[in-house]
Amino acid sequence: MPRPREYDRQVVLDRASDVFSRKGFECTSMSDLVEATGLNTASMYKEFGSKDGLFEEVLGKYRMSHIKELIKQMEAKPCMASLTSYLENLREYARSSEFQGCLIMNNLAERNTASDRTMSCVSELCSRLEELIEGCLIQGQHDGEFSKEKDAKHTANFILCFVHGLVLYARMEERQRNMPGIFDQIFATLKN
Amino acid sequence: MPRPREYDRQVVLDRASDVFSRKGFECTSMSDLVEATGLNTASMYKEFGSKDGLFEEVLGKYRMSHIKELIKQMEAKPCMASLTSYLENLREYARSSEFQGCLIMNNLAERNTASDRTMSCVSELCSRLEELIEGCLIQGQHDGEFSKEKDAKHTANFILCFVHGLVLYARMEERQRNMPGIFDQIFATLKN
DNA sequence: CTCGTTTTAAAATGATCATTTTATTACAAT
DNA sequence: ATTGTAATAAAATGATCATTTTAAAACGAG
Repeated sequence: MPRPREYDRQVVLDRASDVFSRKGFECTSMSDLVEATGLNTASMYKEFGSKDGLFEEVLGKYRMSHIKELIKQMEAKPCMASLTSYLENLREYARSSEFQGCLIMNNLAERNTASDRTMSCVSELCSRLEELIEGCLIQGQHDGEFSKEKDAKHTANFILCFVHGLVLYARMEERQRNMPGIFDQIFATLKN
Repeated sequence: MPRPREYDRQVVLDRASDVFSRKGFECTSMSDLVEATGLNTASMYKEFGSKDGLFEEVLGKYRMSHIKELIKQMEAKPCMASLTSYLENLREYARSSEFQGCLIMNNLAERNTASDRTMSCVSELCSRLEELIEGCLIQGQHDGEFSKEKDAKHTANFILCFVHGLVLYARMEERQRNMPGIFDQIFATLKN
């Protein structure tokens, strides 16, 4: 009997995700979200409770969406090939003109984080990625594709740190051209 | 004949720098600055014009203050030893509990930057650092301390990217313990 | 048709913040 | 002491924003 809603929850989340990715949490106002999603303020609050709530949901559903497949691959088949293809894809993405980091990294970079919950969510995702990378390296050592002389844990820490760096590095003009050369270095550290 | 000011400009800049470093530009309110510096709002505006103006001045005078000496060393004597001691100091700093990035990197990480002027100031400083690093590497190649097989420019890009990464990486709990292992990796890439 | 429910549309609230203004105070030169 | 100048202190302004409220509109079930 109620009036049917005019919006599609998934579409709203998609569009909100776009805006948050592009502008970050703090710089995205509810007005921006209202404009981008098409639904009105009241419905926004009825549906998601608050700006924080909306962001948390976006973060939960769209975590690292553009590299989701690659993460899955590292999960399903931890090995050097999976890690390499993750990094290769990241290189292509970072080189593209529309690269503006991702929801996760940009949220980490902001000082004003949505909530403690989102912060620990970000932190967990990073830890998880770090573990996946380490898993790939350890398997690589078993397969004889990554030197046993090297410390898998330290190398994984290093790679994650490097991935964080990309976001800030690419934020400056003209830096995206340097991506191939930069990635050559990280690939070199993975060579025997 | 006027009433003498009760504040010391240098002290004010020092304290403002502290607050900005700790909280970032956006999260630092004029109230925070008034509280931290001890002088009042009106004097603040008379002296610096605006929050942006104050920040710009802080950025100009205190650029990378904690590593200023090391930057100078790389400038005065570009060589592998200078680069190494820069990185070693950065490692110790990043490992310390009070590490919260620096004014430059944190400003780069924020989406809400003070002004276009500060943004290009940050960008210039980073380019400058990158050039210094490259200079050290090139000298290292002349001195036979860094392989001529390697690309000095790419390596410098890589190191800067890595340095950016440190700021975000260390923003998560417990990560600072990993610094020694992480730096081992970067030192390894500098070995022949 | 009409009632109940829920969405919309739009204005209102209340908080925070940068910035300005007003009024007062302190000091030094006359 | 008086006066001029500039520094203070504190309240006011105006903007932006998240969030709430109020009122109008849409639709389905009875």
